[in-house]
Amino acid sequence: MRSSARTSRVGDAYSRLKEEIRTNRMPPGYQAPEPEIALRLGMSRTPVREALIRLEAEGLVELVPRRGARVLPIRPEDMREIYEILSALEPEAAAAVAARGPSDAELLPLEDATSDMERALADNDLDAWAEADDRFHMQLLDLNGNKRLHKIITAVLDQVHRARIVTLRLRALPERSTREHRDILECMRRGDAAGTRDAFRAHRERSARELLELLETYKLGQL
Amino acid sequence: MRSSARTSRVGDAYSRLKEEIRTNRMPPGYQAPEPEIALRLGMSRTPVREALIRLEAEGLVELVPRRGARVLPIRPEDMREIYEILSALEPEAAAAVAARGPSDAELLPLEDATSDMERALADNDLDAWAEADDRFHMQLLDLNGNKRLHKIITAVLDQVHRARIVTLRLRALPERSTREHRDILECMRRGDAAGTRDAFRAHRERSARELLELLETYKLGQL
DNA sequence: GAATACCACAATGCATGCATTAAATTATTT
DNA sequence: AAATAATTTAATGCATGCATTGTGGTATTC
Repeated sequence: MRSSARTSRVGDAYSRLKEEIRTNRMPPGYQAPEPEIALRLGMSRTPVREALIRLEAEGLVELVPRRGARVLPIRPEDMREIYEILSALEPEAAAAVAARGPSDAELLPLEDATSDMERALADNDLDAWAEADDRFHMQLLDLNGNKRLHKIITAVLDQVHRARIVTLRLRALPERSTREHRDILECMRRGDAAGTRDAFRAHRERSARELLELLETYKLGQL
Repeated sequence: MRSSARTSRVGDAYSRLKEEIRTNRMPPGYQAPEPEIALRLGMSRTPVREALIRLEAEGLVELVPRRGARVLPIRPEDMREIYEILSALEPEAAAAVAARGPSDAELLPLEDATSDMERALADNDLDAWAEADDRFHMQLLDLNGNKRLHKIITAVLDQVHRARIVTLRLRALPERSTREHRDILECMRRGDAAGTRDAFRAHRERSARELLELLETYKLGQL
């Protein structure tokens, strides 16, 4: 599903819209009728409509009958739901990888992502940090190999991405988070499935708490 | 997403096709071009296409460029993926419900489903048993309340449903499975989150093993 | 001025048309 | 007969047309 059919108009509309939503260029709450989007993308309504249906299925937009497509807001309630799912799935996914005793070569992408996070933190480069963080979680899904799990988690992580763009600069440097990634990686290298699971779960539960606090503190409820 | 807009053609096409797939009247591997489906449903290609896109997003069909829509097969590999997801999500969902100490009134639908399973088993009525089993899992999702989780799990359970239609009569009576549901329910009633989680996980892991064995034994690989 | 009724506008839901192009079929060559 | 080439067929991807219907704005009434 990753940036599909660049050649077809539907695929093009899909990936362009998705990217605009993911990066908050089309922010939560943004709303536009089909003809307007079609005009902007330089195509007819048909492919736009089909792309919007896909995006709706992924939970990124809502198609309101006479008002057009609306980019879904990110309410604390939504984030609670999302983190509940992540907290259940990611630790298991990581534990499964750990359990089969991955080679260092396999773990290299995770190692790279982790050290990139550490470096970005030292450089105070939050964007690089966020990119490396995303990469860590994605690489883990690749290692795990479960395609359906991959699809579910990426969809959910897209949502987290949107929220984080806003919150990333509202809080202290993510030192703890970076350390936790290192911990998880070491557990996996050791082949310690239970440890991996626990470490990952702790990581997710803490980040959920932090995010929710930020959303409340800054009243980003209606985001 | 449950049987949406019965009034619109897309909604109609969606729910009709979905039901045919779920019940294997359109069996795994079944393939048909859009015009044919449109003819059968008595509408133009447009709403059919939109419905198919939704079904594709849910992982029920695949849209092959010049060949039409194909109902996805159920390979053992797919079932492994699916049960991995279920084993991670459902136990947590149930544990969350248990943790908040649900009232008997809340648990009533689960109690009903469970006793219906027990009764159906005694009556040797496999269809009633399967229906009650489905109901148990659905009611649990309602109790849990996480809408995203609900959507994810129902989509996955639809797949399991398709496989079970085939395997239900290939094995001994599901006595063990019925007992496990009772166990899970009792843990929840007791407010025992950890026990609920463990019991549910054991249930899912056992059913995964059984299903996979059946698929192998009967060479239902290409189903 | 507020409330109601009317009207014009516009977005959607669906049908239809059409160019493109893959697949299938037939014809041709060796 | 096998392999290749030519032709036909048909499905898709997209654009467009149109009836329906909700919405906002304007006019009318009290």
